[in-house]
Amino acid sequence: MDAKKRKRLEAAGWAVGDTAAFLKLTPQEAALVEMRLALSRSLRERRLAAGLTQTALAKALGSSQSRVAKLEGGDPSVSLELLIRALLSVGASRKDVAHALARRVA
Amino acid sequence: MDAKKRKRLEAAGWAVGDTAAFLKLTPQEAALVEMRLALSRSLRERRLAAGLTQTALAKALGSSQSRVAKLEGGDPSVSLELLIRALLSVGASRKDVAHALARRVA
DNA sequence: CGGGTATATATCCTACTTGACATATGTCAA
DNA sequence: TTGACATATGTCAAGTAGGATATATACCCG
Repeated sequence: MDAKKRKRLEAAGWAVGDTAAFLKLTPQEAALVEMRLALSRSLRERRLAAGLTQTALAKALGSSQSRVAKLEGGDPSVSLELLIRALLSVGASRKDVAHALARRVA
Repeated sequence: MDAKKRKRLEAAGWAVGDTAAFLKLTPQEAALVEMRLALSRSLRERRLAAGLTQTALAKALGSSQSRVAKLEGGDPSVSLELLIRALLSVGASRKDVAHALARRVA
């Protein structure tokens, strides 16, 4: 039941700044947030590099433009699952995803 | 709406053998399955190495023993999200997760 | 044999994620 | 300005992953 609290915290307002210290996040919560952020950024970069619009990516992913915007915007309502699927959709390999995941973000 | 089909396929029976060729999976679908598998294995290893029972891990994760069993068993109903949270719960760092994610599995 | 512990599997109900849609903002060009 | 295109944001119904719980199987030891 601690995941609930986490969701709550995240929902509040993380998009800004250095996530860890600002809110009182456990290292694990922080890691999760950082991963999301790192994947979001990689997604946007890869999409742009591929010359795709959000709409085009959405279609390839079987999703909608609005959700792609949320993916890239780091919206708390998106899961790592979808983020990763999106990366695969823009041509990332498993290794690429792993690399993106570990990427420095702060 | 292609994700649906994927779910369907996965639900059928992948746990066995070399995933990719057996069912007709797209490279992306295969990558996803491999990632899940790789993370599952790392999770089990780390848990055992830490001398934890599924129940203990479940408590630390804020989940239940049954779900941990599914996480480790590669049940199609578990998300990468939870898998990653579980890894963090057994002390994995972001880098560790990335490494586990890319890990060879076949 | 019986009890204890660890894990696997099944079912239920809730809460979350998701796709779809509507709309807002912004940019560029005719 | 107007229209076309790209992206951001909000809402919501529907499907699904999640936690809880119960039960099954397996192992070990007394």
